[in-house]
Amino acid sequence: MKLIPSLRQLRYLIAVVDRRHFGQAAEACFVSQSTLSAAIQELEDLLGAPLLERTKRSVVPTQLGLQIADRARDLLKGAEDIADIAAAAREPMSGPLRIGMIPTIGPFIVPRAMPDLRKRFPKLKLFLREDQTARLLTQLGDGEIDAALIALPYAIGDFASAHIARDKFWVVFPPHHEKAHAKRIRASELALEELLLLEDGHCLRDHALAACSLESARRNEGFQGTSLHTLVQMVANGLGVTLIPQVAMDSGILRGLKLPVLSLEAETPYREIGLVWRRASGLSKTLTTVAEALKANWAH
Amino acid sequence: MKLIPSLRQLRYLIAVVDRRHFGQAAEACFVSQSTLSAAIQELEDLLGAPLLERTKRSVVPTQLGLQIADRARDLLKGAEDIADIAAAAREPMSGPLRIGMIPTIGPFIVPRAMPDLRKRFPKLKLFLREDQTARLLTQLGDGEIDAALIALPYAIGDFASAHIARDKFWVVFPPHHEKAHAKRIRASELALEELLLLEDGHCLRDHALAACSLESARRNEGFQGTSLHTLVQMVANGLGVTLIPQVAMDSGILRGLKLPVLSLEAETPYREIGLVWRRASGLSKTLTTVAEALKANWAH
DNA sequence: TTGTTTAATCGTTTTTTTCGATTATAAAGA
DNA sequence: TCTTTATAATCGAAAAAAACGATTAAACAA
Repeated sequence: MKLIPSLRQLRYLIAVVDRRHFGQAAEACFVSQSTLSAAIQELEDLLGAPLLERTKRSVVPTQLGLQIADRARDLLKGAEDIADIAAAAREPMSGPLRIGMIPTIGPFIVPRAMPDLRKRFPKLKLFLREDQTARLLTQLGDGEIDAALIALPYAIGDFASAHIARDKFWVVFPPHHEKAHAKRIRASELALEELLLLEDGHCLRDHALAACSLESARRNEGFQGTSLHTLVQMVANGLGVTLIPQVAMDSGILRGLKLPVLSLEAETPYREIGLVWRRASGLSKTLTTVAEALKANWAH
Repeated sequence: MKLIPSLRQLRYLIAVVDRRHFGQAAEACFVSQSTLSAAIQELEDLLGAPLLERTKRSVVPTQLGLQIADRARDLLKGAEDIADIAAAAREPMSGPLRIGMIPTIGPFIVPRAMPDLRKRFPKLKLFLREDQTARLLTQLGDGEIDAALIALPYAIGDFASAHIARDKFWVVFPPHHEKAHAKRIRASELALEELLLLEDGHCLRDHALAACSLESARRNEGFQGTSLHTLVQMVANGLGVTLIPQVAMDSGILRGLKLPVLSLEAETPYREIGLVWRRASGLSKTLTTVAEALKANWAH
């Protein structure tokens, strides 16, 4: 029978590769330095090749060591997934669930959906965080979060996903804007110069530009907002027009402001909202249910 | 820190799920029945849920048990891959390599390429087997073979692949056939009634039909060959015409037979030959090199 | 009823894992 | 140069985990 490394050995290897230090790695693994040292040597013996280059002063992983640590991370994740699956089967809709959301969705949907989620799944401990799509997907891949609520289309790679809602764009004008009293407005009528958008990195920026069939080429255009609330304030001050998604409108982002609003006419005047997670996640069942709950809570 | 199952426990679980019998599973794992029994219980305790339903007389995996065993298989494979990577790094192009091939390639390319492979990579122990594409891919997924040499297009799923060669089709006629003396022949001129093909399941059959833009609908057409050699014999006996791939021609499949041969004119008068393997395989480097060697040995 | 098959259980032995203390070595500081 | 500090390897002992063989308990078959 084939001799294979143990998860214990691999866990220790990862710790050293991450920290480049036996002592600290040992501490992180809650074992003594000698234990860890021995285990790594054991692993090197088993594999018949050096994984770490040690000079008395420092540790550097070999090419092979890095490569193997990478795979080992996947293995550990897989083992944790198994534990998750069992936990979920034992008691679905319970335990900690870490969900990342993009800033153009999170603040608007959370207050609306949370009460219902808490009521229906009281044992679910939701940990929420906000970040941009690209970083959320990295965190998802790394296992730092269990799922991400993002806007599509986006190249999400090999994740599983559930569709939540279609989120329409509205055009918000400053008071007394010339076009504000039309019945409707076509994307092509929006002058690029006066269109205020979020700063680079926010997917809403790209989706809005796509809806208007515009290239994101020109960068240094005067102002970029850092949040939808900022954008709205800028519009209220007459600096230009902007696109606001339905979900933000529903949450009363314009409350107190008398700003004219028009439906956007374009080929794709909306973005899709979806929940994504690792295919192998073990929490798939839970996440599917959460996605359904979010969907049910989407409409006002 | 999160408690995770050990590979040892998972290996035992898989053995029981596969055999539905503790005693036999223990034997397969080279441990005593009590050891295995204890390990499974340990695992169930850890996961907090039953994985097997035991009545005194029989063992049946629970839904959860099956699900977890499936994942566990992937984990074990991953651990073996790590060992493979290390072995390959220690000494690339060495050790056992199990390659499956389809019967319309294997017998023709092996005698031609083997001498060179043996000479260039003397430490590589090649284990070859022949089977049809669908089964080879199953075996590949199960880890029973390390790579498969097959003909494309074929829905190979999520495997890595390397292109080896384009394998042209030739039309082989019986002696004195009316069309045998044309300069060339179009696919549309081949009467379906007289076209002899391999029996169902061989991908060459489908590729040949595709080359002729024909549906494989009609099944019970008189004769189907069980190998290219059989087909050629049938043609020699005047039963019809057939398509033979270049690789078989190069190996002298028509040797001794005075059969007229014409180049096939069609939109895609060839199939592609490729080597496929599991993305995560650990032998990727070795296999890429083997693929290159096969490519170099393809031309006569 | 009796015998057989099968998995669980128990006490013991063996192996693996871990620990703490010590050593050896390189780098930094006096 | 000599000393101090930081670091990983090494060693022997202790603890924990894994494996074993024998036995038991239950289900089924004869």
